[in-house]
Amino acid sequence: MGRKRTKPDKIRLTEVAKLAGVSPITASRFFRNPAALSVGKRVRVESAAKELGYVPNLAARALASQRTEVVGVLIPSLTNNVFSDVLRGIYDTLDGSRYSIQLANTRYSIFQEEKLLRLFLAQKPAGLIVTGINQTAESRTILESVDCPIVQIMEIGPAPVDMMIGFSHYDAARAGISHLLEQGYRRIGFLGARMDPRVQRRFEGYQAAMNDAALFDPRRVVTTSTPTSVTLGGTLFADLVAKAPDIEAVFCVNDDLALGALFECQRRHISVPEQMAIMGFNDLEFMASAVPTLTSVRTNRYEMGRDAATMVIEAIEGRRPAQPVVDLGFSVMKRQSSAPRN
Amino acid sequence: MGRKRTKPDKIRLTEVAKLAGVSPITASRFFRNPAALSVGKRVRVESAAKELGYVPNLAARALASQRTEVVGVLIPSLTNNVFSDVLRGIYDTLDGSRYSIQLANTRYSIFQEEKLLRLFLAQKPAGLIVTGINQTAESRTILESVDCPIVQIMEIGPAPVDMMIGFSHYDAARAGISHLLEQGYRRIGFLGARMDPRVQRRFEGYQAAMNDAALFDPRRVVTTSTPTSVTLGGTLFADLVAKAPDIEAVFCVNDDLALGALFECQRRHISVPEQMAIMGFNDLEFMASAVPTLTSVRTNRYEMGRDAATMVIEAIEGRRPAQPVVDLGFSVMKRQSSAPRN
DNA sequence: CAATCTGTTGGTAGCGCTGTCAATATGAGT
DNA sequence: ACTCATATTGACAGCGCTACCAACAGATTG
Repeated sequence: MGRKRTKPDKIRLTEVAKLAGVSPITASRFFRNPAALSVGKRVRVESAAKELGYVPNLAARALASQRTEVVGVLIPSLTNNVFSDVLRGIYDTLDGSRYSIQLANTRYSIFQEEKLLRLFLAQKPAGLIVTGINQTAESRTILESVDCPIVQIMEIGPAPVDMMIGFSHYDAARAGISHLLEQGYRRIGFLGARMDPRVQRRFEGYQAAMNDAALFDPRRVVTTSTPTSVTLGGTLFADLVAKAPDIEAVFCVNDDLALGALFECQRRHISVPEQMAIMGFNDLEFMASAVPTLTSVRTNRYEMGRDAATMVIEAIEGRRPAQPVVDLGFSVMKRQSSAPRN
Repeated sequence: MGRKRTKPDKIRLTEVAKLAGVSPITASRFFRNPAALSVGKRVRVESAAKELGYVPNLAARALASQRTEVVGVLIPSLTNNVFSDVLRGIYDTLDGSRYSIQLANTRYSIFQEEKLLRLFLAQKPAGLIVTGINQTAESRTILESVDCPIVQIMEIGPAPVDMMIGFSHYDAARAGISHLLEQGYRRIGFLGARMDPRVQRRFEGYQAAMNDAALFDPRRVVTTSTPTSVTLGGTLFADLVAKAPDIEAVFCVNDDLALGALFECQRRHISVPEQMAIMGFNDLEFMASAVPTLTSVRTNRYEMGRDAATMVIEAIEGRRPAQPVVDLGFSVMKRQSSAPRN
């Protein structure tokens, strides 16, 4: 025969129901939808649960109801400040709700992403937040077959799987370059690290803006697949200056690189912005604090996380957003490091 | 009567077993402990599972086996770089294992921590990683009653709940101050933000070292409960200089503050280290890259996460570590910003 | 007064998997 | 040939909860 019966000291819903003098199913309803109970029973179940210290068994709940209250979140990096801001937005929103978060880290690999997506499937998530729009064909198929709301974050593009919230990295980079051009800079270099799809699109924005002004020159582009860091910013800047000594300004695909470039300028006694303008991307907190203050393209990362989480919750609960694709935009934060060229 | 029968197109273990020509329980064993099967059945089940695209139902597994393969992780902040390094260590280790991670964010609140701990209970985690040694009495009781391995990270102290990995913030700060004293600095200020328990202990280390040298002066201490930032470093430094204009060196409880202090010095044309020595804490990547390079107390954050994860896994699988409390130490990274005082 | 409706409650069965133990097959030892 | 140990497999029941439907009370309606 089967296993031994449950130890009698374990607190199950049955125990709560017994103490409250109701049927188990009524006790169950207290947790799912208290409004459906009469006031008397509601109070009785509540106090019984408290008295016994009842803790619901989530596995049983998930098995019986065929769904969970877990929102899966897939991001490419835990180290990058950009994602920690997004995550904070997600956690701040979801922590106040009934949903919990399952976070996984793709390490910028779409294959890792595919693997993790499969893993999520086994959990029957209530919703999914995934980074970016470059999934493998296989991942895309999985996402389309999953029966839950999905929000793609960080960028927007054609053909959302479901919902989407982000901004155009192409336009943002382009706007940054336009600013530098307006300030009078012409020989503008490009510093790129990691070169993930979004950075790639920032490069395209840079290239387009420079081409439009008939100023694009590939010798002024320095990129690497290495993960970004402040130190790397210094190294790349040194490479750039070596390749193109006549450079007047540098657009960095993120703020760490920009800070590294600033330090390298200080090391070489190149004055910023007199001899070299610097522009970053994301507008991390320190940019406004550096000396000189550093120009950057601000992205709304916290808001992205917050709104993505709100969108999933709403969609889970049946309230589809009027607008499934949300453009959060960006803004060029003009600071000392891109002062008008004399 | 009960609900409708399962749709026949759903792939359950039963379907796999049927296709493989074995009993469901044998198919189950294939996933739990393939070595227990004969080679023939093993191959048959494996190919059947692949053919049908079987995805196990984790909720059912958890309910039947009364355990999960989830490791709960409680950290106080997602934004702080310090924790992202620790997290990376944890994810790198656990991603390669059968265990998955449930991450929750206490926002530096021990009451939030208590709440989240209760939430974790409902999941019957296989292991737990919690930050620090300052839990509420209630949390402590919960932790002690939970039937799974627990690792406390970030610091070490007396009376571990189970296992512990970290270092002494007191000793680390003390060692930092000793270095400044050795370099000839006497009027050493203290900049502190957030003032969580670990920062508090760094302050105590500072105070003790200064007292030992008969140099402690409360006017040289500036702290705030505000969360840390680079900008805040500048503000606090300005406060410090206002309170104690004769200051020669400043110990910052983290690297963001140190960077902010450096920027503030640049703004005021105070040369570092000639007129002002600066020291940070944690040794984030940018410290070695700043101009001048910034002295800091290096902490082994990635290793802490990695080893904590390893310890939980080992303990879950019955191999208790020989040493339940691990001191990862620290090292003072001596750089330009604390050059010997002339 | 019967018919209908709404609000509240309970009975039953089953979600998909695995722990326990029994059954059977296989090989070794006497 | 027989016993005993070991490897492999299966039957059974049940993990704790909830979906589905039925039932019933009381209110409302014609």
